[in-house]
Amino acid sequence: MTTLALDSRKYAVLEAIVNCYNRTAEPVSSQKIVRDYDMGLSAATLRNTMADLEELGYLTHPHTSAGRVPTEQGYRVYVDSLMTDQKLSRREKQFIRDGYASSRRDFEEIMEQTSKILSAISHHIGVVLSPELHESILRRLELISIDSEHMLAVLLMASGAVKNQVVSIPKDLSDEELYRINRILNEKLAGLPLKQIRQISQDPVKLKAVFDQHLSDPIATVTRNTFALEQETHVYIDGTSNFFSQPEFGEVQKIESLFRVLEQKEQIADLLSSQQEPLGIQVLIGSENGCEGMEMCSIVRSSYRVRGNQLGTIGVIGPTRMAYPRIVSIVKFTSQMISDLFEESL
Amino acid sequence: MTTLALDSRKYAVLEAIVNCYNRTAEPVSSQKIVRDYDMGLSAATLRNTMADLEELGYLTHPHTSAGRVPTEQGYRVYVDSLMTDQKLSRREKQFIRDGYASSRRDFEEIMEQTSKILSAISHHIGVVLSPELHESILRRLELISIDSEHMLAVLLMASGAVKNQVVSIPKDLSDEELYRINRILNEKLAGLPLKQIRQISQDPVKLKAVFDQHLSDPIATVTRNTFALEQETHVYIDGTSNFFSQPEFGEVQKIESLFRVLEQKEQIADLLSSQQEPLGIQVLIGSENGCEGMEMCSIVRSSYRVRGNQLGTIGVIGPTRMAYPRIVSIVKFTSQMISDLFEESL
DNA sequence: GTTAGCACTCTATTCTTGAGAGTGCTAATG
DNA sequence: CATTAGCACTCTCAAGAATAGAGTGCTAAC
Repeated sequence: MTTLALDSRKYAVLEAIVNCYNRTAEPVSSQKIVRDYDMGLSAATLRNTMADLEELGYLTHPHTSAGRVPTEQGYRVYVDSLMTDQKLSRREKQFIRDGYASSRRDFEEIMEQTSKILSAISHHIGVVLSPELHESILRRLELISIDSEHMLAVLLMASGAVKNQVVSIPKDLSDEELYRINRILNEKLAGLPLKQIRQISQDPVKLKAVFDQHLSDPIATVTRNTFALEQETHVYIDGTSNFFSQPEFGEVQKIESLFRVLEQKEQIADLLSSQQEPLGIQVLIGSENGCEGMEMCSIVRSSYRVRGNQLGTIGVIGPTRMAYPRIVSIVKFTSQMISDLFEESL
Repeated sequence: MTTLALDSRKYAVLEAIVNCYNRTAEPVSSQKIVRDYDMGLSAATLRNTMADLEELGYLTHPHTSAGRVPTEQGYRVYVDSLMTDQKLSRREKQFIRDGYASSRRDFEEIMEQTSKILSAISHHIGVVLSPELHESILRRLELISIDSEHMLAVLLMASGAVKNQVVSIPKDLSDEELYRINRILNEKLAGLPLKQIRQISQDPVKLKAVFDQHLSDPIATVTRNTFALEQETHVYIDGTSNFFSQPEFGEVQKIESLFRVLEQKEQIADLLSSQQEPLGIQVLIGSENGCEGMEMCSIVRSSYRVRGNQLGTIGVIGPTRMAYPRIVSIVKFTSQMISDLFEESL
């Protein structure tokens, strides 16, 4: 990597420019750096260094007589090796905790609240992806008959997540029979991860192995129908209108393309979960997210762990020019917070 | 009302202007009307009539040398007495039906799908308010123990709506006891509207009357806690980004104020339900909606009926300059459609 | 009552101009 | 030899001026 070619001055200048640009949203001139950062160098020298950095691809020029702006590559270096951890203040931590205090500890509310907290404290968009169900462990299953052909299956997960599902049932199934099936299913399947249950439900051999002498046609049918649910992660988004106060989104068409994407929940879900690393925080800068219409946005995301191996994702979407150290701390702290919440609530 | 003062020519001119303005989004000149509508009048005469209409408050002038634009009052007259029913085409009706075809008939999906359909066909914002729970009839109740202090209450409504709720329970309640309580509650409360159940649950006298010799401390507590749920209507919104293609929202600040409102789900819920007439369609023009930030928007809404007396609301939010006849037909047809769906699904 | 004609008003566009910001380069400096 | 002062050059941005065009309001004629 050419990164090695950077001497410490270049690093310092790049950092100063990123800092300054993030504050002002305006191209940074050599003068500005001389004034604001006491680097002991003249403007001319800085100009030379800046020209070097530009040639290396870390800065650009909107036009000849304008200051410099970091490129995505420049941000990459900044995020990877330049920026320093910025601890959240006590007030900020308290703000996050308070956000959860009022919630009823109910699964959906935690998700919703998290997206609100993230957006409120970051002043960007807060996004939360509910954990993927197929890793979830089934705690209990309740079958409620609706009419002669349908029942409601309520799946209570170990995480506290609840999934309701209308399911077709064999026509001549009495309520007592349904109740009996319900009991057997709980006995045999509770405690298993959904993924495994799904495999069982679709494989006659495994089905036989699990249910043994209890196995009957209705049981097989009910099991199959109940656990045939498609993978669906819920997406909670909040703070979209924060983008309006960003100067770089002053023109309608820029914000339009962004909002068109935000309305596609599935796309946002993909965005947050694609190439997700198992744990820890990750920063996608600008077009790295690979999503058309979001080239001007960066994403700071982190997975969170709900008891068991289930993973969900939270993230903040903001302009490429965002205060990375702060946002990273926020996302880090909040994801830890959720994991803790789930830990203690069970 | 001064409405009576309008002779048929004034009506015709007002209608022409509304029509024309809705198509072009540009102030309408006397020339334009002469060219596009064969009224057998000269531009000069039209100018006179337009001046009259302006004095009456139905038109305005952006500036001296511009054409006329309808005022809210002008739209009011148009909507109330001028516009003619516009039947949906067969294709449009089919489009709406197809939108529901894929859905699993599950309550939440119908709601969600409706907002999508409304926005897709109207090219504006589609909004759906789930029916108010307190009018809903409880079909069945299921209590699932979570831990020693909490249970999950699943309320299945006659409409197919399902409400999950984490509820505190008395500490030393055995699973068997909970099951027994569950059975008794279903026996005594199923079939009653939630509103009534809530009254019962909070009044010792009524409680005694309903449960008779079954009444015990745990039953009273569980009943109270389960039905103490706040009134919460879900809001489903889709198509917000359609506003970007409206020429009158070309400036960022106008669209910003709108989006800030749209993010407040409670406010949208109020907006759609305030002064709602029991049945039938209603049009709120411009600032009539009384919502700050939405002065440039009109709302076409209609309640829909889910078996029983529960009422929900659907609506379309668009710019004041919207194709009222078409949108009214869409909302009318769709609300009928939902009512039918619920009727047959049970 | 209707209409033709015309003066008047206001907007929107284009072009010009000048100021200001910032660079890149060159030559001088320690 | 790295650093810096100085200066010419480039480009943007804001303000002003000029022009074209659209549309009205009024008056006088039909």
